[in-house]
Amino acid sequence: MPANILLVEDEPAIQELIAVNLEHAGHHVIRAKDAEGALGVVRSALPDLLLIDWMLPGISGLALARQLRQEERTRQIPIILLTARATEADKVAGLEAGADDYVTKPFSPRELLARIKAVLRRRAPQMTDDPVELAGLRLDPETHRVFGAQRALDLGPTEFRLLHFFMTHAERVHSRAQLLDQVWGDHVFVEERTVDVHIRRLRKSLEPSGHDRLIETVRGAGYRLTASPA
Amino acid sequence: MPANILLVEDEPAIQELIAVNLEHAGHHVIRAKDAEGALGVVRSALPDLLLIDWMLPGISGLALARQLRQEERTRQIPIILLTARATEADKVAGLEAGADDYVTKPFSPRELLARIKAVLRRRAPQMTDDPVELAGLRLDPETHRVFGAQRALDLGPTEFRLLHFFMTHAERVHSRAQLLDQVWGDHVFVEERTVDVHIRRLRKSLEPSGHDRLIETVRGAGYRLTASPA
DNA sequence: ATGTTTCGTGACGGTATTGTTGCAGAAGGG
DNA sequence: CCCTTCTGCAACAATACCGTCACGAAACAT
Repeated sequence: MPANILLVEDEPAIQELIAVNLEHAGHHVIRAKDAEGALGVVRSALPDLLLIDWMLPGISGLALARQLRQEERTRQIPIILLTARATEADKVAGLEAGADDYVTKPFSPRELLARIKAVLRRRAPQMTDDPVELAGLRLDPETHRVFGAQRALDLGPTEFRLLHFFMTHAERVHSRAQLLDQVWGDHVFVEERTVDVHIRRLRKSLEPSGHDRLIETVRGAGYRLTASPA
Repeated sequence: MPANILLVEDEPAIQELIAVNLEHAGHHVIRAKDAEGALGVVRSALPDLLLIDWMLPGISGLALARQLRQEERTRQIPIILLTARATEADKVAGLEAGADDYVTKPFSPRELLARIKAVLRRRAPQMTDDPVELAGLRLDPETHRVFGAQRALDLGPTEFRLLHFFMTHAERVHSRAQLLDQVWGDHVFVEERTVDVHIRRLRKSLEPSGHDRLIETVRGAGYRLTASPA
């Protein structure tokens, strides 16, 4: 996947070296030797990726990245910082400025190309803030969190719904019939004992997380989730 | 926390005994001697909790509970049943009728007050829609809607996540690589063409809902969801 | 028009998830 | 203490879902 790459590097030798490597890999390289030049290029043609040296005469690469991140047109463009020293503080500063990745000098061409490829793959467009509606169903960014929770706890769909129901109806005893209605659905034909098995599976899935003994069984009645097990 | 309690008990001596105890604890007690009387009281003023004797002349306490559960206004009100003998069958019947707890006669005033306090406390989370926390994960009633949406549209997990991503990133073209990162996960190893198949499946699942042509393909680039198909 | 790339789509095997069943153990009732 | 009922649990079969591939259609470049 060839891409238009804007390379911002003040040292001619290094600039040439990098540019040749990138072009050899099929990319198209636009060159700039300082922040002002880079901004000029960006104004006329938006590149697919920005490769910015940290140390630049005048405006630093870091400041350039920060500035590009504040403009609407350039906000989406991935940025890779080239830096000689990559201390933890530098990494944090780079990320805070909006960079997507950093490459520490000296670096092999292979590594640089790998980073470029990764960044181009990874970057996701900014999420729309407004909730979207479809078929009378409103979906907002919070939804991601839900599925995140499910995967984080490594629960099957039914187990997760079961747990969620217990958490939103804690401290109460629910009969198997009630659980089937609420978790499975009102109109499903399932054996009541099936609930037992899923309770078992949920308990087992919850053990490694240290949340043991959360769900207690009430003989003859059903199950209950207690926040503070006696 | 003082509460308005409706006591339904036909035997005057027991009724008085209980009422005095409750009032001594700070509660306000309304009395009824049968189901008809109780329903009359409920119509005029909704109590915070119902204390119903199982054995009542005419309509039984169990039938009364069941009836109260079917009416929208009284559905949320906690019910405690007073019963002489609590066999397994009785417990099940009580739960199915919608009772929140049982107190078996004879009982100590302390026990009754404890149960009342517990029931009032348990009911709170459900009514206030409070989010619950577990393992650092916050789950709120929103979650139900999400899974509801998934089941309403009859989508598989991946299809739903794919659709959700498109909806929250509408009007933008997403490459297959980006979709893999965002919908599947950053570190999964799957063929890019797999996206095609899931797009296909999602489209097919969306057809019956009349939401056709939602996802358009951009040749050489990827896919895009357009709110207003041309 | 022709060749090349890209996409749609059906089919297939692999894996995960689900619902059911049977049996052993636990809990209560008498 | 014995007997009945209920629950824990493992194994099983059915199903749903997923990723991959192959082939044809469509779009594009020359």
